Amino acid sequence: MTDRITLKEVAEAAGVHMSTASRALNEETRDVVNAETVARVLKAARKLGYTPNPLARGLRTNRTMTVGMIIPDIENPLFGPIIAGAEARLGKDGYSLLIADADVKDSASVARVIETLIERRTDGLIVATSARKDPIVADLAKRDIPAVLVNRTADSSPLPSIVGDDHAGIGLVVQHLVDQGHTRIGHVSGPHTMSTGHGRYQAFLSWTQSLGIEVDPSAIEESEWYRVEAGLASAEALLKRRPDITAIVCANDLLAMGAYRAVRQRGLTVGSDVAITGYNDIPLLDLLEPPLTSVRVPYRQMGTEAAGLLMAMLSSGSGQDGPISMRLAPTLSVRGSSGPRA
Amino acid sequence: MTDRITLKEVAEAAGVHMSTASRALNEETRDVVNAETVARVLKAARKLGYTPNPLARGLRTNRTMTVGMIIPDIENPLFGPIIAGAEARLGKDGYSLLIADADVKDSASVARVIETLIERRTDGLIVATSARKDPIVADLAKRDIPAVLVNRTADSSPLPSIVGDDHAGIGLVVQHLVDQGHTRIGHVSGPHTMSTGHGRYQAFLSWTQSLGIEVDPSAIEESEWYRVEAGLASAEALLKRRPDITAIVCANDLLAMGAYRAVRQRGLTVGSDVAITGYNDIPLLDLLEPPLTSVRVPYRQMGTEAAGLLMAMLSSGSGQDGPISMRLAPTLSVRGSSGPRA
DNA sequence: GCGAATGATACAATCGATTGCTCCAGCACG
DNA sequence: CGTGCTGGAGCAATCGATTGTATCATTCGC
Repeated sequence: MTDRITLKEVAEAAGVHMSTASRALNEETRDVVNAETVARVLKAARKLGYTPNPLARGLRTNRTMTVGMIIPDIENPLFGPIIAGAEARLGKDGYSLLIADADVKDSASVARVIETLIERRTDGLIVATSARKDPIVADLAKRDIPAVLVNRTADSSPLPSIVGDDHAGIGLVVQHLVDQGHTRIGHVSGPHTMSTGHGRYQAFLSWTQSLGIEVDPSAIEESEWYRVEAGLASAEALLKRRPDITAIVCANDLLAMGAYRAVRQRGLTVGSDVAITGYNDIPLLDLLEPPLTSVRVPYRQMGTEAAGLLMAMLSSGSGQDGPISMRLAPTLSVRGSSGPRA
Repeated sequence: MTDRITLKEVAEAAGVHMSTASRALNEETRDVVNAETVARVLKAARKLGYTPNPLARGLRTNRTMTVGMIIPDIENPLFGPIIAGAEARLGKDGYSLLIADADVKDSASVARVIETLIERRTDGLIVATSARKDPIVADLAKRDIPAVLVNRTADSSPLPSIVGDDHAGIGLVVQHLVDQGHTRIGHVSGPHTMSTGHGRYQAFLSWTQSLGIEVDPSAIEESEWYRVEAGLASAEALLKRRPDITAIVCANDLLAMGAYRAVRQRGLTVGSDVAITGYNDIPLLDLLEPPLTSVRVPYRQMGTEAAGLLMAMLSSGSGQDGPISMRLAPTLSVRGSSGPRA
């Protein structure tokens, strides 16, 4: 490993004491040093290629310029954009991202991973685990650890959070279907134990009601899990019970995939006989036949905002006026799967 | 932030000197200390909830227990499993992963990101950028920085690397198609400026030849980029020139998607009239109609192996006998898109 | 029974940067 | 001309752990 230049060497090269060099190099304290001396130090530092040792600095200042991010299941492509957004934002302030993925299903694993991050003295945390309520959040808040939640509900959370606005997203979908002339609309919801499943279900009820669409319980089917097979089963049950339905709002793209199959199994055509919509707008599903209409959530922006919020917390001494929560507005990607009512 | 227990406090609680406590806590040096004292120290440490300050330790030992990973375009779902695999392996040895994504197209950005990681004193690097040859690799080697390449060619690289065995992968595909009775097989290759594009093209030539399949240049079309549109254009051109072809080997799943469209545009059916195969086996494409036959690359394992190799380098003082390179064997996911010859 | 070997622990330097404090020169003011 | 500021720079403690060396009490060998 290349031998690094230390502050002392820079100081010697500039003919000053370490402490003076340190102050000259540091934006904040630069003004207590003579301008000419500052110039000399800066020049020496540049010439020698000096880069401060973050460990030494961190040891003294108790800041690592590192932020930890806890991801449940990093293989889920959803998190790519969130990470990218956060990383870009953090880089601006000179922070780096320590990634740790935890097993969502195992709450102890999540706790362990968080502990590791804290032991490493990360300055703050971005938590993307998705369980609807777990004690970890409360624990972080109690320990006064700067943390931001991302992509999970804020209800009664003591921590600030950044989430997509599911209510608005479902609104876009329902509105669009109504515009297409649909009046008998069904819903394949996600599991109600998850914040997204529950929230989108509520939003569906709320929007259909306010738009004057009649929805009774027979038009709604709850899936056990966000998987294609579950979507297939739910959509099948739904269509069997309510063959008059002309449009299905799915809580998630995978469920929508299942719905495609269910519609086809009944010998109907997706898009013309039955309109289907998804949620998340994951890549490649626009390649399907017909391409899937879906709600696009600004995941990258979620990452950016979460990081930005954390930066703000860190620079203002963590104590916000109270937990801030942001809901980011989604957009609708209209494609062939949501044609007009036949 | 919670106030942390220091070594000194542990030492006091155990009634020994700091240095003794340090030795007792450290596996390596534990045998110098009286067994009974070790027990006392350990008990005190546990009771107080002592965790060593990694910064102080790193400052002294010059190791951060952190590995940096450079990813081009983290939004590419390909990298999720690689990251997950690496992280899991590193965690075993107490290392953490610092993620940085760089703009592939901007070589200066890559260099800058790497520099940041080095400045942070990461103990080693895992480099996943994919340009076929760039000076950065040589630079890392020259600077004696422990680094492993992942998912990119090793040809003449001075650094160890872990890649998928594209030659074997294409072999699986060609063999399978031949088994299905196909004899007139075309290839939509990736750009030859990229290692994967070039390598798979070469592999295709090699395997068809050794299996006695006649392939002349008219059966091959190079795509400009790994995108659906490019695949569509290439496959179109290919089918127009060689309408007798009954199977198309695509260098990548996205190109295969384009080929689906091209086949359909000619009024033919994918799977029965023309077999199509992809590469990478990205999730969800098994949902297509017909589901895509594709080569599954063990990305997670690539991450694991890369991390393992790096760990080995770090513990053995970096100097390997020479750069090791591993090629991981892919498998074939046979699905409906590659039916028997009509 | 005395010097040497040994085992166990304490002392203190060290890693590299930050920062409170001290020191000093130069200048203004009375 | 002495006192008091003040800007600028040096001194040294400090962060928390690691580690080379010194110290001390035993025990062993002869």
